[in-house]
Amino acid sequence: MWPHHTIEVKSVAVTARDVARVAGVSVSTVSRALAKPAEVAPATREKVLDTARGMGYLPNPAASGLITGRTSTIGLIVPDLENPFFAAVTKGVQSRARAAGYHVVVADSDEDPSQEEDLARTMVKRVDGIVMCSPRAPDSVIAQLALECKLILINRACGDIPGVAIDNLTGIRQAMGHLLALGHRKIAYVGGPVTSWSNAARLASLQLVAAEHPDLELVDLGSFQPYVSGGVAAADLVIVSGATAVVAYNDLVAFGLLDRLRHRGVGVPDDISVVGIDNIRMSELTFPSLTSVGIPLVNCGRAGVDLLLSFVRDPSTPPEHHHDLSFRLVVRESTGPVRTSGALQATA
Amino acid sequence: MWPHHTIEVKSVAVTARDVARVAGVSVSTVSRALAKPAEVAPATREKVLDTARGMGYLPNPAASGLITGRTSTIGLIVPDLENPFFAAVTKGVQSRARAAGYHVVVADSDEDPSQEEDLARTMVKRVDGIVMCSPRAPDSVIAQLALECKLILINRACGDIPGVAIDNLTGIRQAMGHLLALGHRKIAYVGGPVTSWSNAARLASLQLVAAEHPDLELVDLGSFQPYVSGGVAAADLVIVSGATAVVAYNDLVAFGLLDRLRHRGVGVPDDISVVGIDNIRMSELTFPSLTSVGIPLVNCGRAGVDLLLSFVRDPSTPPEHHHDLSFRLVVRESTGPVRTSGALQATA
DNA sequence: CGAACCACTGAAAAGGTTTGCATACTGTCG
DNA sequence: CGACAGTATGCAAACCTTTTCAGTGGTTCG
Repeated sequence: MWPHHTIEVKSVAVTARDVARVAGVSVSTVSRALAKPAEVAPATREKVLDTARGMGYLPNPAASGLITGRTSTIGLIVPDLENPFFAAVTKGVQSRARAAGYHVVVADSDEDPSQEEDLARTMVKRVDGIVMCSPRAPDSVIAQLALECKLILINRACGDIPGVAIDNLTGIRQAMGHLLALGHRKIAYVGGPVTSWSNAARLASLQLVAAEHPDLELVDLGSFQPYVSGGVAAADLVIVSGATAVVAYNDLVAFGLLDRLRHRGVGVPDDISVVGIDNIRMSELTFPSLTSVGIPLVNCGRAGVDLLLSFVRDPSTPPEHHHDLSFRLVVRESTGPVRTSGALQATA
Repeated sequence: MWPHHTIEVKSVAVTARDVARVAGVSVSTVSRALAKPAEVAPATREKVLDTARGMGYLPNPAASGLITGRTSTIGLIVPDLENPFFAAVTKGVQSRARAAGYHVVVADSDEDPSQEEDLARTMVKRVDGIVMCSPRAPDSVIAQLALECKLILINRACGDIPGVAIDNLTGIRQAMGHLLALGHRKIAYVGGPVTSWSNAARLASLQLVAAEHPDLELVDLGSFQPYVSGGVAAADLVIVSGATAVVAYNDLVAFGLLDRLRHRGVGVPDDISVVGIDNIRMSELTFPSLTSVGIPLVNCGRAGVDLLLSFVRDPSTPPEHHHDLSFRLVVRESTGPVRTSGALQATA
C-alpha cells in the first residue's frame, strides 16, 4: 500500500494503536488483552496477543506509568557497590524484584551519607518505593525521607520505619560463646564508624554479653574505617592490648587484622584469635580462613523487597515493622584455643 | 480557604499546574523556567523557581518521558553483581551515569546468557540505552539486541557494535614477560568458560606470546568455572602438569588455586608461581598475595557510559567503536623465581 | 510617527496508555 | 415473545509535561 513507508515502520515504535488497527479492534481491547486477559473474549484475546507478538509490540512504560502512577521500579541506595556486603544485598534485591516483575534502579552514595538524601530525592518520582541500606545517615534524614516516599531500611532501625533488622545480639553471643569455650577471657573489639548503626548495635551486644560473664574482659579499641585499611590500622593496638582474641566490625577489617598480624609475626590463631562479621564469600579464602558471623545478606535484600512490595500494593497498612534475620557463626581457622603459656610476646 | 483540604494536599503530588497557579504564570512558563532557564525573563524565572522549590515540585518523569521519548536512564546488564569484577564495572557505570544526570537500572542475569536477552528486552523501553557486560551470550543474540536498542558492550567484541574493549594481549604479554624473566619455561593456563569471549581472547594471546618464545611451553589445562571452585578443581591438574607457573582465567580462579595448592602442601611461589587476571581488591589480601594483571574496571564502566551517552545524544553517528583500556601487571608475592632443583614433587 | 522586530508568555496539541461509562449484542427466563 | 441480565467491546477523558505557534507589548530604527 505505502511501500516507501515500510522502511520507516521498523525504526518507529509500534504502539497499541497500530496493534489495534491490524487486529481490527480498539486500543482499549488491546490494552485489556495484555493487562487483564480475563476481561476479553478468548477469541479476541488470542488474536490481539498474536498480533502484538507478531508486531513486536511492547507497552510504553512512560505512558502507562503516567496514568497508573506506578513505575514497576524500585530504588536501591547503598553506600558502596564494590563492598561485598552491599553487593550481596544488591544481588538479593535485584533477584527478588525481578521475580516480582519490578526493575531496580541502583544508586551508590560513595559512602557519603549526605549524598544519600539527594539520591533518594532524585529517584523518588521514578520508583514505587526505595530500599535503603544506609548505615550512616542520621535518623532525621531517614525520617524525613520516609515521609516523602515508601521506604524500607535494611540493617538499620529508625523509629517506626519498616525494615529488615539483623539480630546482632544472637550472633555476637554465638561468637563470644565460641571464644569463651576456647578459653579466651580478654577480648578486644575493633569498631567501625561511630556513626554506624551496626557498630553501635554490635558494641552494645558485646557489652551485654560481657556483663553476663564477670570473668570476661572486653576491650573497646575504638573506631576504625570499615575497610581493610581499618584493620591494618588497628592490628598493633590489638597486640598491645594483651587480648587473646579480637572481634572485628566486619570481615574486611578482619582481613586487615590478619594481614598486619602476619607481618608483625603474630600467629593466628596461635597467638590471637580473630573473628569477623558478615561472612562474605572471601572469608574462606584468606590464610588462615576467617571465623565469621554470617548474615544471609542476599536474603536480607529479598526480604527488603518483599516488605516494600507489600507496602506498595497495600499502602493503607504499613508492613509489620521488622523481619529478623539472624546470624550464624561459621567457624574456620582463625580462631583457636587460648595459649596456655600466658601473655603474648610480639616477635617483631 | 479550603481548610479541610490541606491534609490531602500533602499526600497528592504537586504538578506544574499547581506551581503555575501559585506563581501566577502558565504551565508553559513553569516548564521552561526549569528546563530552559534562558528562555524566560529573569524576574519570572526567579519567581517560578522559588515557588517550585517552596512547593516541593518535581517534574513527573513519566510525563516528560512520554513526550520527549527520553528516560534519563540507562540499563546495565551483568552476569553476577556479587562477582567483584562486575561489581567494579557496576560502580563505574553508576558513578558516571549519575554525574551525567542519568539513572541506572541494573539487571543480574545470574550467569545465564539466555536470561540476558530477556532482561534486555524487558528494559529496552524504559532506558535510553544499555551497557552490557555479557561475556557468554552468543554473538547472534548480541547482534539482534543491538538492532532493537542502543547497545554498548564492555569487555567483549562483537561485529560493529561499539564497546569498551580490553587489550588482552598487552596484559598477557606483560605477565608472560614477568614469568619468563623469573626463569619459567613451562606455564599452564587454567581457562574460564569455553563460551567466554575473554577466555578465548586470553588463550589466543597466550598462544601468540608462546609462539614468540620457542623455548616456552604452554599447557592448556582446559575450561573451568570462573569462580574459586574452578581453581580448586584445576589445582591438581596444575601439579601433575609439571608446570612451574600457572596463569588463571581470573583472580577468583587463582584464589582457588592458592587454596588448594596450600592444602596439597605445594609452596607458592616456591614450587609454583600463580598469576591472576583482573586484580580485584581482594588480591592483595590472600596469602600469599596474588600477582595479577589488572584492568581499571571502574574506568571501564565509566567509558561504557561515555560511549553510550554520546550515542544517545547523537544517534546519527554511532560512536567510535572501541576505547582500549590496557592491563597493568601488579606483582605481588605469588610469583617468584623458578626453583633450580628441577621438577616439582608434590609432598601430599 | 509608523513599521518592523524582539523578547517574553500563553494557549493548545501531542505523546500512548488506562479506565469509567455507554453501547451493542447474546442468551435466558418469565 | 419481550424484557432483562450479563458479557464484550468501543469511545473518550484523563494523566502531566514539552513544544510549536501565535499573540502581546515594548523598543528601535527609518
